Amino acid sequence: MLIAGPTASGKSALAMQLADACSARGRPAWIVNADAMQVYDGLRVITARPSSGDEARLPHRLYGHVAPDRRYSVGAWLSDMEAVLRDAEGHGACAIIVGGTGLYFKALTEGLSEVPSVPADVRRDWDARAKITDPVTLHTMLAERDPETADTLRPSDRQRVQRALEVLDATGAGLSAWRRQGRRAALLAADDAPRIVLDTPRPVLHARIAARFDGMVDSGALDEVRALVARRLDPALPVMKAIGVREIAAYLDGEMSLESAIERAKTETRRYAKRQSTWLRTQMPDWPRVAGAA
RNA sequence: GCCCAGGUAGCUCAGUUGGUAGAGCAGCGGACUGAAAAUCCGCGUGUCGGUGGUUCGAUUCCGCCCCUGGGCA
Repeated sequence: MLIAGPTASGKSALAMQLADACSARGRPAWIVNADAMQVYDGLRVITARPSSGDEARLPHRLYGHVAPDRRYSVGAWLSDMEAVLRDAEGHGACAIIVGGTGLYFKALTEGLSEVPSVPADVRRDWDARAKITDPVTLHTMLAERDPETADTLRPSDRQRVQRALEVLDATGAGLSAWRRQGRRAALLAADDAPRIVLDTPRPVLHARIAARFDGMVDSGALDEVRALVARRLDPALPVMKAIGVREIAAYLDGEMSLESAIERAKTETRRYAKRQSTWLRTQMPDWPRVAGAA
């Protein structure tokens, strides 16, 4: 079973209900994470991960299994997912895959091109180069070697332009060539598992986001971020981009009042939920909608 | 009570020598193949506090009133 939906739409609660329904019919239920931030260890509160109580009650997979100083990715998640699905099958368990990362669901159900992974030093190299090179120059460099990919990207989309250059550099071939080669087959075919998108009215979502963030602050979000900041990780790492981390870190540094940090984080969460809704609406239009939290 | 400053978009504010107005943020729509809670693109949503006057025409000028902040009593 696949459950997608924007943040704070009530996915996890629904997943637990479905899990209970599954257990009631005598099959073990596993909750499997499809959220790009909840995979990281150490950010349970700020990423709204299921509580340790919930995680103890039922098997949860792919939650907090990645060290915060690592870079995770769709590809890594697909590989992990492949193992989890095999494992679940072996146990006769029903896997309830729940999360808000549309790209992960898309890769799971539609497959992903086989592109070799880019070595960390190549990435570091381009991080440094991108910092001192203007976007148009980077885009032109890409256009000279992989015009097809360059055509699909705006110079201002620095992250994707950089990624395309990294692949070129690491593999000698462009992203367009790799994508033409075909893709790894989808792990789940259309009729392998029911799939739903939780559809929660925007105003309800906004209210839930605000209440949830206040709850996070009450349940130790500040300490969590303090501990993360103390590790002095590379600010470019994905964990450092979790919503709430930058805002709370700014408060802890005395750059912002707690009140503004909280407001700022809520705003960022609303913007994120909007991007998720757009993805779910336009990229997964055939997934049935189910009314979410009221 | 008197004096001063202000009242323009959801918020903070700019502006119109009289021709019904525009920035940032918020918000809304969109793109999306290994960073996706990322990255990027587009869109102004308005009784210009109210009311009377001057004027072909008032958000703009004048009178009165209301509200907010500061000062003097």
